[in-house]
Amino acid sequence: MVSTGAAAGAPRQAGTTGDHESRYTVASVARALRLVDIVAGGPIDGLTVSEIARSLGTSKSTAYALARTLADQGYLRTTDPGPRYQLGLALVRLGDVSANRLPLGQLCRPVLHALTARTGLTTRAAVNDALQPMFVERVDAPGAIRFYTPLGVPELAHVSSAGKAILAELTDEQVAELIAGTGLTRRTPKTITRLDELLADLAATRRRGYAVDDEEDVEGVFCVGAAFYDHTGGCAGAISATGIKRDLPPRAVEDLGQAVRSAAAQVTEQLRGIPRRIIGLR
Amino acid sequence: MVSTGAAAGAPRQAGTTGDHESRYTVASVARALRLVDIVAGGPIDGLTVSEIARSLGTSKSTAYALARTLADQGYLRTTDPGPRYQLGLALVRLGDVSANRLPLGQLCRPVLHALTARTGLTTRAAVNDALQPMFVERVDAPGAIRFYTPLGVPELAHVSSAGKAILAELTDEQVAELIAGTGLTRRTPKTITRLDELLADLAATRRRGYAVDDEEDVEGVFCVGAAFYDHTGGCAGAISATGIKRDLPPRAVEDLGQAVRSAAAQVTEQLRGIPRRIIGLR
DNA sequence: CAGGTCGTTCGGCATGACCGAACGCAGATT
DNA sequence: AATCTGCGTTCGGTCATGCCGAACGACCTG
Repeated sequence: MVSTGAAAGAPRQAGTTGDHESRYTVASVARALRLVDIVAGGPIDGLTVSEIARSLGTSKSTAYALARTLADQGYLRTTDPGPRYQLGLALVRLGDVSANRLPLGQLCRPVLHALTARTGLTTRAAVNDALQPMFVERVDAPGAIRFYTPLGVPELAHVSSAGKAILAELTDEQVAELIAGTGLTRRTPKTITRLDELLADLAATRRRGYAVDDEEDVEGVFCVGAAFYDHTGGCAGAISATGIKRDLPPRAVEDLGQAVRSAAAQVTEQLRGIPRRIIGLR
Repeated sequence: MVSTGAAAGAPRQAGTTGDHESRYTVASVARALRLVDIVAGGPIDGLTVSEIARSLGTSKSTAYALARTLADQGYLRTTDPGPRYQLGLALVRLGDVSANRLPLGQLCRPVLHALTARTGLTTRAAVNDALQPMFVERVDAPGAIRFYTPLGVPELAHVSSAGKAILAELTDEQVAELIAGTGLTRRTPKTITRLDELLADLAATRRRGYAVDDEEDVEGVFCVGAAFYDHTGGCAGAISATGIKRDLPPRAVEDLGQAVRSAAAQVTEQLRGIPRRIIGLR
């Protein structure tokens, strides 16, 4: 019996989440982690308790207690004047440890460094996570201008060079089946949104040995990627190099492709003998 | 190695933590975050539920529920065959976001890249966190061999070049007072453990304009650091370059010191006008 | 085939996580 | 000046819920 007579049948019902994730999990912990995500998605200078409470759908007091707990452990930090909650340094530490424990990250880093030194571009390594590229390592270009390329977030497969390099390992039928489930969302005017075009592009990728993203994800940004393989012969991930299209002479694309391809080949070579289960994600 | 089943029969009393941190925090969330720390400190291939329960001091069922909740949100991941819990990719993502939101990190990265390119050494930037250097950004040396230098963990001030560069900003009296509270713990035979020696070293640091750590933290490792300053004139942090001592010709120390010093000066220059509160840590 | 461990599931109880209300305080607005 | 709205924080009370212990099947070891 909901004794709160004045609540007027609030649809909220905080306690009884009723989500599909139900038993053998701890609701308050899940709420706290969602709070971290909300702060991570919020503005750079942090969120106030009231804003957090609104986003989280809880009372202010609950949001306050959760934020305090997270701040005590360093997951959040509070700003000096008005108490706004930002991401804390514990996350820097844990993310660094976590990235360094991925065998793929350790292994790719020297290769990426060399590729960046050779091409002057930002380079990244992605693992093949259920046919989606998930970037786990990055080496920034030396120049001053750089676009932010976050780690740990899955990319769309059909707009990134790493994703297309991975998709090129599948048969046309497998690609069609996959796309039937996910669709081909448009990101720029040049994004490939028709299946036959995608298949043609993947065929070209197989011929060349590297994939190209020509302003298909972000306008003005050019990207070249190549897959690497583990000891089973399966595609474990991909390496890509990204740059501003204007800075890239068209003639250099083939050279760049070969450079990325040989970098991926180096990773493949080192991957021989490492069992697959600690490479992949599950 | 921790397999000591007999946990000294501590009277557990799980619920009533009784810690000084008591009210207005959520105990189960604090437990969950401690669980993440335990996994982060554990072996690279993860921990089992039973091991977690022992380290956490809770029952297996509680540890199970907490671990499941964390795994559902990506903070942990489970391995294929035996369910062992490792750090998850959500931490890579959050750590990357967190590091990139530190204005100091963004600002230092190009400088560190240039310094690494010029010296061939691993370079790092630390913020001045209550007179302890806390490294928030790192650029690895291009070479294959590299020692792991974690981010987000506070360093001892008197053994690291960044720490000594920060301490050199204080008066002798302030240093003495600080050391009286923390002590001078020995890390190697060359660690400075007497106050008068430390003060002499700091005086030399002020003369030179850069600090030197000559195998005082780790044997065989050499380190040079210099402080940078924000618009208030206060010391906001330090930059350091680290390498294997054997690879470094003794004559080059002065050149290296000047390179690090000029890199720190670049950061200082860019820091003018940025308010202090978003630079410092609290 | 015992004996030990593992991960997972379940019942039940008391605790603690949550909410609503209230307070002091700023900064706008009247 | 006075009012008002929003903020962060504190507190009382209560019902959900997080926790534990026990139990079960599976796996490995002796």
